[in-house]
Amino acid sequence: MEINSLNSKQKEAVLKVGGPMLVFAGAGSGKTRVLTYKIAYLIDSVGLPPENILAVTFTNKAAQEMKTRIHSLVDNDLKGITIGTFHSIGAMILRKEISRIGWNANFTIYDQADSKGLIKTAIKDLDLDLKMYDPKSMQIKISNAKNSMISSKTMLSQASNIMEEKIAQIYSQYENALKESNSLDFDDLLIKPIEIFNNYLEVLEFYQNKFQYVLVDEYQDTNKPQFDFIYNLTKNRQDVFAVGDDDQSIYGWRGADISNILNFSNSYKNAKIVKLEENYRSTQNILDAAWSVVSRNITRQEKKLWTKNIEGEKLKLITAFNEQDEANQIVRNIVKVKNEKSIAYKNFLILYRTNSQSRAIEDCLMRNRILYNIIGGVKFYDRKEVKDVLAYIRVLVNPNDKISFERIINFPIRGIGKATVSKILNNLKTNNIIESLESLSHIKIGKKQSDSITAFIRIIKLYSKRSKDELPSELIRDLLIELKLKDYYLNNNTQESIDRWNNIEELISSLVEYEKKTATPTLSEYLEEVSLFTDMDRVNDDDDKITMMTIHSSKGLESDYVYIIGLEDGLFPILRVFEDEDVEEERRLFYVALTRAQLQVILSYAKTRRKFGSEPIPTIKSRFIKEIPEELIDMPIKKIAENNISFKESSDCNITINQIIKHKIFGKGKVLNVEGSGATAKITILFFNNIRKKLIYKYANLEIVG
DNA sequence: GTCAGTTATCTTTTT
DNA sequence: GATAACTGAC
Repeated sequence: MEINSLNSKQKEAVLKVGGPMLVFAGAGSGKTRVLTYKIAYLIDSVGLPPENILAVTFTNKAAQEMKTRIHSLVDNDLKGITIGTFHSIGAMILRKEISRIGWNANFTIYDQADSKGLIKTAIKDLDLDLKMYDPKSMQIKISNAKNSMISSKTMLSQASNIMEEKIAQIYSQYENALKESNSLDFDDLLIKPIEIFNNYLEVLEFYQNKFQYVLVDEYQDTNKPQFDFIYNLTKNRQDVFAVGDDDQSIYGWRGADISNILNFSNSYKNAKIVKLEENYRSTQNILDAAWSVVSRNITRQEKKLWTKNIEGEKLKLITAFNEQDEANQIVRNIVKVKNEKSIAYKNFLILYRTNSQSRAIEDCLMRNRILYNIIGGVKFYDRKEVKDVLAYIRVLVNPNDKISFERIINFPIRGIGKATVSKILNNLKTNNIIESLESLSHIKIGKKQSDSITAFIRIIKLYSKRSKDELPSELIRDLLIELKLKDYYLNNNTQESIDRWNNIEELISSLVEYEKKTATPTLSEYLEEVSLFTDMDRVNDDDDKITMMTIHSSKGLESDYVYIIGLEDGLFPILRVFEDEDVEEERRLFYVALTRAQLQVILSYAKTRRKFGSEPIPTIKSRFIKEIPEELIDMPIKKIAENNISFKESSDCNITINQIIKHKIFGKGKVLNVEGSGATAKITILFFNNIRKKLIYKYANLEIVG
């Protein structure tokens, strides 16, 4: 480890041992380097045993990278060090401790879709209307409550109207259902460890002693439970080292609390604060653009990145007619730059606000036979056929898992419909579904159904027993043969069903991969890995492919040429209608996108865009483009003066922002912006049907209603 | 009661 | 353009 290769600020962060420390690490300022050197220093020079170190990251990939990099720095053995995501560390602790609060160690981790399904059943069980209490918004409400560490009990006692009361009941019902299924959702992985810490002092002390030095990456994105988790572990020793950048806080919608980083010294008195402001990644032009954007935010810690790098090329702005044209122009530009500079495709990164934007680009790249890699979107483990097979594994591991049971009881089709399923699930003797269904005599169902269920239960019992001493991949292979899944897919003989079968085979390969790297592989551990695996972990620099992903996924990455597409008001920034528009977070997101680039940023927007398959809808150029000084942007076509229509200065525009108006055709909507004044004022309206229009006052004939 | 084909509804962002 | 919800045929 060559300490002197660090700059003075980085060195300061690495060498100060003991006591709370917060490092504001701007984009490209060598954050990972500081973290890895710090850990290496703690082990090699301070002599702290690796098993007493906890390092927390947000993605498995970041954790993996950190491990590899520390490994190359350290002389000592790293064995025993704990590096992982908040969720995986939570799960690890819970596998050991959760029996204290009434779950079994073999609990299933439900993903968002599973949890939504469970919430839906909860709503139905309470005889509530699914339209009034729509599962998706209920899920958000419940998750927000959990992230604020509000229990269903507290929520119920604080309810001030019927609606809130019902939501609390749904929350409570959902919690019961999770417990019955011996399952946890993502939020629980953070909350339950804290619950155990609070109620079992000896457990807390054990982990306080184990994790004597705690290091946290991306501290700006921690939410309340994550803060509590870290705080609980470190409150005695105060040996906490947090690294983050408030300008890159982009998970507010997930409960991330930016005040955790901004008020660090309130929680940890005498905290030492270091700012890393030298950027090693980007050109001066890119940094200037990024600065002019992010400095408009009010709630931020004062700091400014600087670099010794060259000024570099100006940013580029591409204006397109529609999303296909946007894709075409971007792909053409990539090919041009690639040829001019003789560089590889892997030096290009395309970023967008929403996953659905990838489609147009994907089509264009495919037509041009250019290799690409999409991160995110429909994830591999979210595919229906993959989830089906995983559901079998889940039921084998956890026979209480209701959601998974419902998924497979009639897959492949064995003549057991909805009606029968709800009959048997409502008559369970215990929470162990498989055991309960060994005898069906007390349930009134047809002979055909009853025989079919018995055969199904026999299979599950047999494989569950075999799983105790057989290699997981071989067991699952046998199971698939038993279920005749291959025939099920391949007899269909459509490309789609062949693809589906291939995905299942890929799943088996991933199971084999897992077995290869594990001493004592179990289905249960494999499931946990799969549940907490993200698409980000698939990023691979070895292939020469163009990479595309959402800006959220791109945090921590860098690329020579970065394309930020779909810069249209309403898409980026995305604007919520009835809540306060959190443009600051959107702006930080734009900042994250800009600072991924090493050599050049290319921005683009389309003048019209389709929503799903609809008619093209006219768009408005993103306000963010105007936040970058014109002299930093190289515009290929000079702006063409718009034709001025002659008009009479008749009526005066009396419309103001935030008013609710009514339009003959579009109906009611909220005024987002008013440009100019008098009869020609341009009024931007977001109609309640989510259509956004910019109308000229004198033609629009608007009625003010609120 | 089951199932295939048809129709409504939806898109931020992710562990 | 994809998935869940709904409907009519067995």
